[in-house]
Amino acid sequence: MTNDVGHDIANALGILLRRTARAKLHKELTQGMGEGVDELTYPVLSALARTGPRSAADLAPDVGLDRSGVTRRASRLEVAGLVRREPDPADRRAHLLVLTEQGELAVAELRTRLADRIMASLSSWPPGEAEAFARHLRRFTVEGPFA
Amino acid sequence: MTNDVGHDIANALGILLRRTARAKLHKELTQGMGEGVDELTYPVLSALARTGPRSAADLAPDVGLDRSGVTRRASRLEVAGLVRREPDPADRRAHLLVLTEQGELAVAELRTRLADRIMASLSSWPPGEAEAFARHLRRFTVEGPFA
DNA sequence: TATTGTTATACTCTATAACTATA
DNA sequence: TATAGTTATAGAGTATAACAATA
Repeated sequence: MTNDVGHDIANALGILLRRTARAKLHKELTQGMGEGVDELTYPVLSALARTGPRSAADLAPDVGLDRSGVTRRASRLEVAGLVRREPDPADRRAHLLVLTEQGELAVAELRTRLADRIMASLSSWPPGEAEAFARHLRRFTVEGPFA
Repeated sequence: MTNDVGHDIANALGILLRRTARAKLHKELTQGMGEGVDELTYPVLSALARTGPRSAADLAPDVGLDRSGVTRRASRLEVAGLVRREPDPADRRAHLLVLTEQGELAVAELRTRLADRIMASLSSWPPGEAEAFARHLRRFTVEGPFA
């Protein structure tokens, strides 16, 4: 394994981590999804769908914000009817953020949109390579230079 | 190729594109590199190293900013002695941003740091898989849901 | 005493809009 | 007329610091 591999991945990573890559993708995905859903609230919806009801403080590291930031975005989702706040039965200081039925539908649509876009770009890949890439990418996100 | 692959990659991508992933990596890479080098100026240095001397307007899309943003960051790099401005012989309106010797050294160090971190996380991968991943990742950045 | 959600404040960074010089 | 670099301005979004309520 030569050191070129490190540089190759570094270069590709540079494109992926470009400031605009994230913003652009999320903006396109959330286009026309209604007032509450945009590139800022998308990660909150996504995290809630992945892990189930959570408190703002609990959700914060997943979204990459502190709890005040989560509160702010969750409030916008609440106004739009995609999220509701429930008292946490286990801790009366906390409130759980819960996806409403409308919220679940929105997330399902967003996930489908993203998966479709990804699959479209992989359609011309040789058989088996997309699966291998998915496996490698998952491992890289877990073990890679981010932890 | 089932649709699960799309969802698998979508999930992994979600981690990679996390707001903090980029900031954290660039911050760590630029730590202790001197006053001019941080997570904001890093992409400018990197782009200049990759493509050679460019004007601010030319560089803007690569960095993901408009020309005023590039000017601002380039000025910080100029003060730090990593970049200099040269009149563009082909167009007297433009100035070329050029890496100084010190700038070249900084970029080399940054690239080495990043490649080393990546290679370290791949060291336990089975033979050949890292190379395959590098190839797939490059193709994905070119054909993927970003263009 | 520590932690919850929330709000107000200060700060950072960006795009937009100007300006001058040159194509 | 359009585009270059630059600067000033306004806007968006964040972390920090406070607050009251609960652990």
